[in-house]
Amino acid sequence: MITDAALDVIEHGGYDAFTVAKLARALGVAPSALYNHVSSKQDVLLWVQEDLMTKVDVSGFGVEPWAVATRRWALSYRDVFARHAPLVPVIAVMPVAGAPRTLAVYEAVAAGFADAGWPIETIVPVVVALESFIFGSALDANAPADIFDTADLAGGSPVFTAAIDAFAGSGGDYTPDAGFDAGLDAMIAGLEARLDRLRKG
Amino acid sequence: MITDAALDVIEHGGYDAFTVAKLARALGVAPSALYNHVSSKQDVLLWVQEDLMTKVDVSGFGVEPWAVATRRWALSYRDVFARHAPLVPVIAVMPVAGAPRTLAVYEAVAAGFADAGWPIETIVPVVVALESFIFGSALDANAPADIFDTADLAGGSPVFTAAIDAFAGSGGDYTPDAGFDAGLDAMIAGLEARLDRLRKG
DNA sequence: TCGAGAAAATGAACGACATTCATATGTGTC
DNA sequence: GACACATATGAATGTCGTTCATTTTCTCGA
Repeated sequence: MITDAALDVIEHGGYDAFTVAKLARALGVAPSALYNHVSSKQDVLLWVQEDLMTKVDVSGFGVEPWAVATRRWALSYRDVFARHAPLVPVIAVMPVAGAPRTLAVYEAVAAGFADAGWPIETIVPVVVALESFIFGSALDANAPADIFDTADLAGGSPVFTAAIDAFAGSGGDYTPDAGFDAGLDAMIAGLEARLDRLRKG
Repeated sequence: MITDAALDVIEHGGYDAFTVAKLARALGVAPSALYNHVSSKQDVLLWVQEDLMTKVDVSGFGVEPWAVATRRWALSYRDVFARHAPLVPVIAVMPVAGAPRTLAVYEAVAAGFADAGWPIETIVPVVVALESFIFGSALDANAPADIFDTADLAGGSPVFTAAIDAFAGSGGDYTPDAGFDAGLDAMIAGLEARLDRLRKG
């Protein structure tokens, strides 16, 4: 209920608009009344984050090959939090205790990894690595299209400027998706090579 | 000058303590006087970010093999911003125009990549991919040691809980470094495989 | 049906914060 | 000596999250 109203406010005006006063108004209530149900604004943000976790797609694990399931998970994970970038720094350091839906996602992922042959003690660091990449990419997805305009400093950075031009020329404007795709391909390829070695060793 | 004072305040009390009033006091000046030199607090944060960029190690590019130089760059990049996590969401979307030191880092990196044989149009997405991973890892580095305590929900997540235990058992407490190392190894391995293919094709 | 007690709502107030503004003070130049 | 300019200042503003004493509403057992 409160979580739904919070999501409404956020979707309507972004995180800048997500203020206690606005949330209260969306609920038809005075701001102070909120504190009978919530101990802080931060609390509400955690509820929102938990809610978003249900939109992360773990359906591939256990049914598709590891690389396919992992790619699907990573794509949906990034898409969800690219639209909620201000939550990323919160999630990245949030304990899973008291976050059952987040934990459920981790369980599905861990089970999928174990099924695929990852030794149990390797799962946590590998998942953390993928998550770090996903979080960083979710932030990057909000970069403006002109983030790499070198402008008047172009003369001092010939190679980089050429790289920007070549990239833009080959595919139009800058879109962060190219970076995400390149990174996801590389990381999954690197991890799969390691998994192959582990299976044989 | 202002930048130095800002870094002092931040290093002393963290980003919560970095307030206009504190910054002014550190400079021996009234808060309002600051606005004769600065157009907003955000401005100062950008200066700080620029300053931090000089601590990123690009010395390997052009002299060491690509993988070695890239690893050194990534390690120092993450270390710098792990201690300045609140800046990460700012950097991730900050245009390089007007940030000469940031641009200088990009130039060194791009030149190193080009030297190593990366086709010019592939450089931007690959650098973005690595950066995304680095930013995410910098955030993750600030996670509390008990972030993966499943606590009373352990029964519902047997595989993940086992993975946590196995990981903790094999190396003591949770440290984000394991995730960073795993991801960096995988990504560099994946990228190097692609580079080999590009060189031959 | 009544009344006690819990739960929920309210407006006023607080303290922290970034920022603005009218005003003052100093500094160097013609 | 006067003028322009940069810089400093305290008071004031508006926004925000949060607290609190008080009142209203709801629930439920006698």
